[in-house]
Amino acid sequence: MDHHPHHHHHHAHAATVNVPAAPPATIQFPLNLISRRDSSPPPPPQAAAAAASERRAVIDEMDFFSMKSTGEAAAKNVVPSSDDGGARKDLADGPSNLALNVNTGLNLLTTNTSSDQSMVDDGISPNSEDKRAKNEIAVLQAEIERMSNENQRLKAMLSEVTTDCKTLQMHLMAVMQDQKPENSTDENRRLDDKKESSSLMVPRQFMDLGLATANNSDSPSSSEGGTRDPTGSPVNNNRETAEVGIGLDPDKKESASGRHKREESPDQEWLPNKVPRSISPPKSVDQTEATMRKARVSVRAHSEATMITDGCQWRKYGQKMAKGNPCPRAYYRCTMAAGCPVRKQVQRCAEDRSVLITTYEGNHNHPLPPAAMAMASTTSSAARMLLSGSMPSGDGLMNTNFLTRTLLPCSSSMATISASAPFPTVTLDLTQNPNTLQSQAAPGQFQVPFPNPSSSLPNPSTGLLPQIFGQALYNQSKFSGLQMSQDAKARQLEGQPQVPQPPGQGPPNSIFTDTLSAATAAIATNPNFTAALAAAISSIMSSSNPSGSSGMSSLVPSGANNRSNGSSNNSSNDNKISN
DNA sequence: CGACTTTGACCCGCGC
DNA sequence: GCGCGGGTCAAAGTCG
Repeated sequence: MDHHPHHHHHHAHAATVNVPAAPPATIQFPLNLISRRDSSPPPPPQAAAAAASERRAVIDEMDFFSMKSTGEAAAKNVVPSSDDGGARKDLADGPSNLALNVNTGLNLLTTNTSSDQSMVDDGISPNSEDKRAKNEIAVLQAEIERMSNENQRLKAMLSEVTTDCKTLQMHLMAVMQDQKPENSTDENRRLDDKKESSSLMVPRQFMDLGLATANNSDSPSSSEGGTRDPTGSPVNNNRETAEVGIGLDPDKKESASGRHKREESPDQEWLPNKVPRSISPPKSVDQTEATMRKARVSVRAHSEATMITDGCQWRKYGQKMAKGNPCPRAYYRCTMAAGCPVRKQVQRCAEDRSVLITTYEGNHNHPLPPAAMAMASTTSSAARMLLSGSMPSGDGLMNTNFLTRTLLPCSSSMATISASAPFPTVTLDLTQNPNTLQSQAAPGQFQVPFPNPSSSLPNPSTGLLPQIFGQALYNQSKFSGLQMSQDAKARQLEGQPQVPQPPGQGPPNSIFTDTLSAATAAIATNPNFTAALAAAISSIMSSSNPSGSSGMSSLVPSGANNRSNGSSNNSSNDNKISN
C-alpha cells in the first residue's frame, strides 16, 4: 500500500502543522466557554434558575456553534496556517472577547438605563456629568461583576444537571440495551439492518467526506477549498451520495494506472489504498484523503458472530492470514453505495477468540441509516481527529487525548489511541474492564478508563455503542447541515431535528445526545474545537462526577512517549490494530 | 440470475 | 534484488 509515502508526508506535515497548532486548547476553552456564557444574555436571576435545566443544552450548543461560526474558516479547515490562526484567535482572544462582550453588555445596559451614552459620545460634558458618568461606570462594572458571579453559579448548576442527565441517559441506554434482543443471528441482523436502512435512511449524511475535504490542507490557501460547502462541492453534484465523495476521487485515480482495469463506474471509483503514483494535480487533497483513509478506528468486542452489526452492508473481498494470528483476517468493503471507499477488517483476537476486532477505515460517501452512523461516524471522526493532530507531535497526542476524552465518556468504554502504528488508530475496547485494560496497556498508547456500565453487557458493540453514537452522529448530520444553512442552525439550537427522528433513538433534546453530537461534530470539523469541547466535557464531568473525574485523571500518560518508542512498538501496535 | 463468498494470484512498499 | 507481509483483485463457486 501507499501508506508509507503518505506517512512521510504526514510527518513532514506534522512538523509544519503541529508546532503552531499546539496551543493548550484544553485549558483555554473553558475560559472561552465561560466568557461566552457570561456574555450571553444575562438571565434574570429567578428565571435563570428555573430555566436552568432547559438552557444547559442550548447553551452548550450555542457555545459550540457560535464558536464554530466565528471561526468558520478554522473550523472547516485543518489548514495549518488558517486553522491555526483561527484557533489561536479563538483561544487567545478568549479574554479579550470577554472584555468585548462585557463592553457590549455595558453598552446595552447604559443605553437601556439612561442617556449616558450620548454624553460619552459627546465628550464635552461638564465635569459633574463626567463624574457622574464615571460613577455610573463603576456601578455598572460592579453590576457586571455580580452578574458574572451569578453566571458562574448558574453554570455550575447547569453542569450538575447536565451530568445528572447524562447519567440518566446512560442508565436508559443500558436498560434499552438489555431489552433489545441482541443475540440474534447474523441473518436476522442483516435483515434488520436492511430494513432499517431502507426505511430510515437519513436524507443527508455527508459527514465524512465533506469533512475529509475540509480536513485537507496542505496549502494555507486551500482553506477556501477546504471550507467549501459540502453541498456546493466543486466537483460533480450529480448524485446526492456522490457529491461529497468526489473530494476523494482525485487521489485514487491510480485505478487507471493500476495493473487492472477496475469495474469503476465513471463517476464512482474505489479508493484503493494504493496511491496514485502520478496524476494528482490536487495533490493536497490527494494526500489528505489518503491519510484520511489511513486513520482507523478499531473496535474490540465480544462476539460470536463473524461480524458485528454496524448497520452497513459489507461485501467481503478478501481474506488473509495475518502474521502472528492463527485467525484469518477478513476484508470487507461497504456496498451501500457504489463508490463508497469505506473498508473494514475483521479478525478475531489471537489471545481471546471470543473477541472480535473490527477495524474501520475510510469515510462513507453516502447517506447512512441511523444504525450505521455510529461506527461510520466514529470512524471518520476519529480519523479526522487523529489526522488533524498530524499525530506524531505532542499536540497530536493532545488531540488524541481529546478524542478519547470526548468519545469515551459517552461510550462508557475504553479507548486506546495509537499514533505510532502504521496507521493512526483509535481502539475502542468494549470487552474489558478499564482497569484490566489499563494494566494491559501497551507502551506507546493512551488509555483512558471510564465508568464502564456497558462492559458487562454481552455484546456492547452491537447494541449500546451504536445506540449511543447513533444519536450523536445522527445529530452530526444536522450539524453538517448547519454548515450550509443558517436556519438549520436555528433549528439545531432549538433542539429540533433537521430530519425525522429515527425511532429507537433518544429524544432529540437530550443533553446527552446533544452534547455528544456537538462533540462528534466538533471532532469532525475542527481539532481545536474538539479539544475545547473535550475540555468542556471533561470539566463538566469532573465538576459534578467525582468518579468520572477520577477515571479521567487516571488517564494514563504512561504512553506519553507515544511515538518515541515507535519502532519497538510497531509490532505490538500492529497487533493491537489487526489482531 | 444477481449478489455474495472463496481463494489463489497479484501488487506494492519495506527491510535486509 | 529478493523475500515478506499487508492489501486487493477477480475468476470461480455458492446461495437464495
